[in-house]
Amino acid sequence: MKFSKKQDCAHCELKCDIYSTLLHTDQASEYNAPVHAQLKKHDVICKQGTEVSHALFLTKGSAKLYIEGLNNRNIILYILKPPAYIGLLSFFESPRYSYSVSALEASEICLIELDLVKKLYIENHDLLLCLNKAFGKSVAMIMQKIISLNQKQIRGRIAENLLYLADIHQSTTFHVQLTRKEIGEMAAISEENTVRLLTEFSRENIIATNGRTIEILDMSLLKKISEVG
Amino acid sequence: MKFSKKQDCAHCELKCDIYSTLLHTDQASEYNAPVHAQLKKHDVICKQGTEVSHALFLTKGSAKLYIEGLNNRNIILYILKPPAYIGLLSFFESPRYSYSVSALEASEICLIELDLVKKLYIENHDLLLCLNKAFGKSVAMIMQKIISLNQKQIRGRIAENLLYLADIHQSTTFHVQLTRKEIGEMAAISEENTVRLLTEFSRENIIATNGRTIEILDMSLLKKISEVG
DNA sequence: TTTGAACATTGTTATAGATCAACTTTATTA
DNA sequence: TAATAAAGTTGATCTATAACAATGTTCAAA
Repeated sequence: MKFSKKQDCAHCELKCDIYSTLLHTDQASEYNAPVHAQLKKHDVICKQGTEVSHALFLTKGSAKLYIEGLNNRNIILYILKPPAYIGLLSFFESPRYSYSVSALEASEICLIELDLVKKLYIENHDLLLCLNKAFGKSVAMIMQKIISLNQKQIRGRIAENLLYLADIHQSTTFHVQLTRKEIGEMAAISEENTVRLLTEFSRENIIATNGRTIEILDMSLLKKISEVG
Repeated sequence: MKFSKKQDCAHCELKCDIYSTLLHTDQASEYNAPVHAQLKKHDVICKQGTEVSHALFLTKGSAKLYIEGLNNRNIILYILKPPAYIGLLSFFESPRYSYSVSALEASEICLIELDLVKKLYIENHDLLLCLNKAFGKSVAMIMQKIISLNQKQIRGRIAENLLYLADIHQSTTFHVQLTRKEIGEMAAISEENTVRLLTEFSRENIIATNGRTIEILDMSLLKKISEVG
């Protein structure tokens, strides 16, 4: 993780909620431009069990949010694409991260001192609601995930996650930064079975794969498989 | 769910954060005593998928928080004991509950209009931090649960949940309001295997059961079983 | 341009745990 | 208090999926 000097947010195209909030307060004067960091693939952005000190905001690239389980087995909860709050679920008064996040490709984040964010959201109604809205969404998604991991079988789980990937890429054809093992970790499936299922789906003309490029050929069938379990 | 007329919080022994906050604001004058409700066993307090309209606070009895999955199979995430915020994870701007809560015995809750709570926490630093602290704890717990459900096997999962039950009852001997099926739902195990494991643990003198009363005889062994998976 | 490491693939085997079935015990309620 | 429902228990069977094993492919980097 390479830190660059502080950059003025005025040049950032993302205009995150925190910056917008700053503009509308009288805090703007004492405003301190946040630190940016350049990340390489596989760089760990935040590590399960470590202290939460900054609000992290993903501005470029992509990252995976995962929990580190037993025997080095991870479960990927979701993929982050900018703009995204990285530490959202541990934002408020969780002293330590209960999950890890690492970069899937060359990425950029900006780090905002937690104290500043706290100050802001205590004073600002709208920022608080923005953060909490995002928060609520994450929780709903996690609940869904628990059900899926426990009550669907691997075929349904893989289908569900392929749909998810298509959704975040906004296209039925997409290139993933994920290895087969990581695709498996999204659905808590072994690497071997992940491969088997992908070839199975290919043979059934539901998808077509070419390395890490995946094309969904039969969306409605995939949805059906995902729903059935 | 039997609603009683509004009760003045001054008589409540719990003195929840919301009430304490009210006392310290100038809102106290326009304060509207919250509605109380008496619940029978099995009454549903909030239902997955329905709209969030009130902050719910458990003042008496106990309840289970669970997600309703596929084929009528539930997963119990945790047991609530007073004082507890019931709708916490859907407090902030989630329009709908992403889980359900129902009473395990005769219980009481009080219902506080969501608008009032929002007003309060926007104006009050401390209340916000209290709620968010509780929130953060829940999230950490859920992460733990995901790992446990996926990566431990049933013996470890049952052990973990017996420890959890002992913990919330603050005693190694405790009487649960849960059926064997529900104990299974805490660990995502079939009812049959739950029974089998409980008798197995009894035979091994790790626990002793008498109906719904459970005594933990060998705490450290149970912990070991829980940790190994 | 070879060499090794990471990634991907396919077949085989072993097993944890669900499901089915039958039966007993304990609560409800008419 | 009989009758019916709900909860608890035990054994036998079946299967989904992890784990193991072996081999193929890709791609840095020396």
